[in-house]
Amino acid sequence: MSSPKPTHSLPLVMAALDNPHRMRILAALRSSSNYVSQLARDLEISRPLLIMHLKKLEEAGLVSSGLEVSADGKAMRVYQLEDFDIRLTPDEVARAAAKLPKD
Amino acid sequence: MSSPKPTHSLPLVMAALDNPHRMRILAALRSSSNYVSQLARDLEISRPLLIMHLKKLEEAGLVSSGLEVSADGKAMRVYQLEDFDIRLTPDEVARAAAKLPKD
DNA sequence: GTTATGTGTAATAAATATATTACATGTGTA
DNA sequence: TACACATGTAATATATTTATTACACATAAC
Repeated sequence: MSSPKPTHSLPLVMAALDNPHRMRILAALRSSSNYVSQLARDLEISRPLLIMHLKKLEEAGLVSSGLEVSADGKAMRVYQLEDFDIRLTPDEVARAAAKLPKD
Repeated sequence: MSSPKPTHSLPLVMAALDNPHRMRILAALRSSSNYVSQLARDLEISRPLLIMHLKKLEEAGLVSSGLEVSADGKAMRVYQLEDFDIRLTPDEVARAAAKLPKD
């Protein structure tokens, strides 16, 4: 049994979700974890581009990754979805806004 | 008694909230509605810039506006917060991703 | 050794988003 | 008339994000 982590940075999450590719990536990782090259083929985007997007998602804590070694000995970076449940309300936004750097 | 509208476009909301100014604008409008020039002074940003940000917030349905006439006869555009309560989960993101244009 | 697969990153180009400046209009008051 | 304060927008500059291309390295199979 897993539970969503409560410590997401709202600005990072907003930045992460503000992109159609990254929404599709999260959708794709729901069914199962996947490694970068395969995920790039599935989503039909280039691997460097996918890596850039995955980095943003990982920084926001929405996905995580680790190195695994395949049956035939190749190192593969596998990404998995981090469960999350974030509520967006005016109060939550205000709370996040208060934490922003002054200028 | 007011209730959050259920029909927010997730992409538009994400785009709207992905900016520190716009988070502060929402925070500021919580306590009370305000007209553009005053809000610009309160937040210490230029009026054209504020207008640009308000436009994005309005497109996302997070604020609304109307023209009011002040006591001394000046037309003022008053913005008010639209209440919202949006839940961000992998399933919700996937649901939004499925509605995105194919390419 | 060559081919196919995986990893990683750096340099660059293109597209968007952000921010400023300048100007236009209208109203009420000194 | 001139001033203060409100509206609106257009043109431009700057910054950031997105996307591509080109590398480098490693392992397994032919």
